[in-house]
Amino acid sequence: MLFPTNFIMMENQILNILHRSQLSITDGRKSILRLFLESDNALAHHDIEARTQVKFDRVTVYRTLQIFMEKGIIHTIPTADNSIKYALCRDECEQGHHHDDHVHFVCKKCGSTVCLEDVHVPAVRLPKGFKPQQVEVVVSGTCKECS
Amino acid sequence: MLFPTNFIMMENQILNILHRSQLSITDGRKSILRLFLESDNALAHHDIEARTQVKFDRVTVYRTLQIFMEKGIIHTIPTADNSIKYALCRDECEQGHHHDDHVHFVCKKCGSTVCLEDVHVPAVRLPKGFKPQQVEVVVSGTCKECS
DNA sequence: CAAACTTTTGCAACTAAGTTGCAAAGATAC
DNA sequence: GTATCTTTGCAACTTAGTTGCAAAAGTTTG
Repeated sequence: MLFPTNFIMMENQILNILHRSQLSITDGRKSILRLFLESDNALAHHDIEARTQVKFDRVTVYRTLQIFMEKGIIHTIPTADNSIKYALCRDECEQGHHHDDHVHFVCKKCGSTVCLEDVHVPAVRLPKGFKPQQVEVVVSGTCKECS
Repeated sequence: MLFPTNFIMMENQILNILHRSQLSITDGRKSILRLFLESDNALAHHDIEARTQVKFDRVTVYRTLQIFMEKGIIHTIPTADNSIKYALCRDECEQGHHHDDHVHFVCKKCGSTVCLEDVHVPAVRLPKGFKPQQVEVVVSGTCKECS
């Protein structure tokens, strides 16, 4: 359980993030954002639906994730099994396009997905004619806890 | 249109692949495999359903893709928009686990996805405790034709 | 090449995922 | 506190993916 001071700090952080993204403050947005701030792992849509204290409609969760994406609050992590996960952007991402140049790790045992913020994506040399805009690196294996 | 000799060569190749994978020869498998051999790009499930001359049931396409995966005939390419694409394995992949250590490219203009067989995935240094088994690199941008 | 056997296919029915329009409820501004 | 604008939940829908089963293929054997 969080100490009162930590709790208040997180609530302030939530309001800050929503405010600077010019989003109105609603229970749904606060709850979902809190979930991301409390979790080390990336979250799938159904994680979010399942873990919020108050139940929100699926549509609300979809729309909230969508607008968080647009505002650069979260980013997606593609995984090999076709399940998209979402994670907080640590650095400020500009509206629309992100600078998540870090590597993602998916644990094959426990299924957790994390951002390795300190591991930057390596440079990739492409054949002539291909113009890269974004490089996604997803490493899968066993994580710290599972090995 | 293909010349007769090329056509015969491809039909032989199809039979070879199916035979060495110990799969029985059926119209569905031949058609889907032909589609992969004829195409430079990776194919999504609905591409396959749409492009086969004879229409096959969705279930048949799912099951064919699944068994081709198991036999190491094709591999999946994860993309950021949650749409899995499938592409032929060039080198022989052993049953179950693949050696597709090449980079994939997704064009944001035309949507085509290709294997860059000659671009190998770079080594990634992970923090202590993480044990990598597989590294997926997906580069998106504009492809040869679109730039 | 035909009977016996095995595998694959298509259908039906189902669950899960994702989208859209709209009226009601909630948030913000004045 | 009221007016205005935004967000939410509901209903209804489309698309994606799965499972069981009988019919139709493919394969094997004599």
